[in-house]
Amino acid sequence: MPKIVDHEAQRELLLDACFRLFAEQGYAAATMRRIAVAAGVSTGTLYHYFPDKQAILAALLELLIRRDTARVRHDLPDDAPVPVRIHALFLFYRARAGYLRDLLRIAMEVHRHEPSPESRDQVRDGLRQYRDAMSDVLAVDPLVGAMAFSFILGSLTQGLLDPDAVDLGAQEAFVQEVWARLQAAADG
Amino acid sequence: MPKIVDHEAQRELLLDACFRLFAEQGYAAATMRRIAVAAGVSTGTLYHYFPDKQAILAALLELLIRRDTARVRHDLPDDAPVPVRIHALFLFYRARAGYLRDLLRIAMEVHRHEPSPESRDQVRDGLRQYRDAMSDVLAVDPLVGAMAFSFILGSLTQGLLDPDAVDLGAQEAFVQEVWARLQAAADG
Amino acid sequence: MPKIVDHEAQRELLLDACFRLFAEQGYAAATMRRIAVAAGVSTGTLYHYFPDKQAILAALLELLIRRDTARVRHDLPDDAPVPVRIHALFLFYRARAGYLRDLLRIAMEVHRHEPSPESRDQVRDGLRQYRDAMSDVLAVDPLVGAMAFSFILGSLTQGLLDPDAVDLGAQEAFVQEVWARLQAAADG
Amino acid sequence: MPKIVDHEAQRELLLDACFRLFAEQGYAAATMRRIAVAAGVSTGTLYHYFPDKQAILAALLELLIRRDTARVRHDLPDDAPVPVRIHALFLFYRARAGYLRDLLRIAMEVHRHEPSPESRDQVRDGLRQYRDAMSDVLAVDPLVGAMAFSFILGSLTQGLLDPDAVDLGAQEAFVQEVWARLQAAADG
DNA sequence: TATGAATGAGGCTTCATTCAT
DNA sequence: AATGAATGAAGCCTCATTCAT
Repeated sequence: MPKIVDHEAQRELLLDACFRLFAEQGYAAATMRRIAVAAGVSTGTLYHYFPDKQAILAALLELLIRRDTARVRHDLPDDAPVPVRIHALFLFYRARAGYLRDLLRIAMEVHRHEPSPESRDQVRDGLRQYRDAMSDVLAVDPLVGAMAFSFILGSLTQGLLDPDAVDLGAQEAFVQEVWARLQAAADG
Repeated sequence: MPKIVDHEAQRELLLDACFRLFAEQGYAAATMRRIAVAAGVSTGTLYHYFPDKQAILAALLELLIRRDTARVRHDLPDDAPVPVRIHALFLFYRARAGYLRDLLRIAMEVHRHEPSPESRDQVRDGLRQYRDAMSDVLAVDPLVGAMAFSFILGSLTQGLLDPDAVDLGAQEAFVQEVWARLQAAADG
Repeated sequence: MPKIVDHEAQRELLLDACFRLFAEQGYAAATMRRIAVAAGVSTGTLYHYFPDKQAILAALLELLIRRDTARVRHDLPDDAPVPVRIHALFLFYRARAGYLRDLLRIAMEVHRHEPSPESRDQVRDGLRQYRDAMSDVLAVDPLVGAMAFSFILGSLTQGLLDPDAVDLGAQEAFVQEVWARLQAAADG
Repeated sequence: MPKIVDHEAQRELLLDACFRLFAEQGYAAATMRRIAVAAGVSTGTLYHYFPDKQAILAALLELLIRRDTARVRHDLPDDAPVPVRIHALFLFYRARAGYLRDLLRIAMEVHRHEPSPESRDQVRDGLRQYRDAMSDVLAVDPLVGAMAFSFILGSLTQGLLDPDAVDLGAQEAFVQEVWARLQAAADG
């Protein structure tokens, strides 16, 4: 007489607890016991839902990427004047900076600790999806998209290592001004 | 009279071996035993030179930062037309991209695994020294310096997670062209 | 449903094995591996029941003190002529001399090796409970109780370091005679 | 051209440093490195004077026992009325209580950690010398001497484990009174 | 399904001792 | 005689994983 549980829903609940834990303490520091405690289950139960620790990570990344890419394209306007799009991008970024930093941190850690090709491919593909979404939203060619993405990524990294270093408001103003000047020059 | 060993020089030799190991496998995966093997000594000897594993890391970061900041300012021209400086910066970056990625990777990992305030402060201070050196070399104000630094940092991060994503040649061409256009607009 | 184990009972079984080992080889010589072997479990299991080695010691002392103080008051008569009580005390002591020596030895070692205030307080409190029990049994004031206790303690110590030195039969005879003479003098 | 050093004198200097260290931290906690630092020499030098750590302990015990037994008989009167002798004994004890506790502590630790027959015999013989000296000073038969010695030993032990428990002044008063009463009864 | 007891390899660290200088 | 660098076995503890219930 198995207890009736929605297996998928339970997996997502466990993964949410994992994300909070990984974000706070890192994947390496999150022992199976700690995960179990954080999720309110026993260690044995974790192994009912995931074959091992690495699988938790893979499932978590998959879940996050699936959720995020849907949201990115939904939240960002895909046709509008460029300054509006730039503003939307910065808005999106500022609203999620904390989450995005956590995500980047986890991605970096995975790349380190789980050097299986599958894990690395998963991280790389997730990264590309973000990058492509950004290129689409900005409606720029891949080179500029990659550069803008580098800038965002570096901004997250810098904010991670030196929390006071990044002033997004000033940065947006600067970008907008460069754009305006380039437009003026092209038009003039 | 004691066995003749230059304590400082020996420390640096050990740290060099550590850097290679950390870069390859990560700090967490570098066990004291592996470090000892890589350095060609016994584990006990490591503890003759460093009180614990964390101290090795701290000493390594200090050594690298000391070496690097001296080199950055030495290698990059501090008075020259802007396009020349931009080119010099990209040259510097391209020549050391592998090393810089390793360094960033270690810095991120430290930030995760050694959440002692000292470790974090050390990473943050090292980051700032790089950023300041870059601002000086480009002779730009701190805001633009921070943005350029974010771009470099993100480029490294992206190259780390997705090795084929970054084409530094094309990126330099793009930056040079933006600069040229802005100059033309300002002059015109 | 979990594997059925009575956590408390299992702890006591482990502690009993520890006492035997500590008594034989000393606390310092009792490595976690040896303890595990003696108890018939793995080292990991020890850490399932106790957070660290010191905690094993603390739990052991607590268990012994709890058991003993109950037994002391139970085994010794609390109203009877003084010579009877003296005899009962010596009987109690002789029957348990080996155990008491082991206990004292462990207590001394703890005091040395675990100089945390908690450990020392625990030892001191255990000592006081024994002393108070003895004062009660002999029905003497605290000063005489402390002196009698010192005598017993020293007898144990001497027996520990020089096993042939102590003849409890002769000692009891001597004490009884002193008591008789003092009584006779007081009555006469 | 060996440096001119009085080998014996240097040994004693080293042993004095050892005693201080053993008394403070215990024999087990006194690593060869710590001993070397406390004595102001290198670890290598220790091995010039003693073949190994255990030999240090043996030499220390031997030195202390040699010094002490000379001193005990010298400081205590060997003919005088009994109350005077009792008083002298308590004086002696009170003046050296700290030292005697340290000594006892070390003796107990040796007995535990160095269960070689030689070490144990050495401790036992030292103990006997103290006991015999006490019997002589009190001019009592061996049984009473052993009991008095047990009392002193237990008093030291109790003072070690529970520093506030022992009031030597009150104890001496009590002993003197018991003696006086016994005398009165015998004389009357 | 769910629990948590049990495992044992492996991590960091300590330390008595040896030996080149 | 003296130094301190070097060794490596062994200590305590952690943790992913398995399995009886």
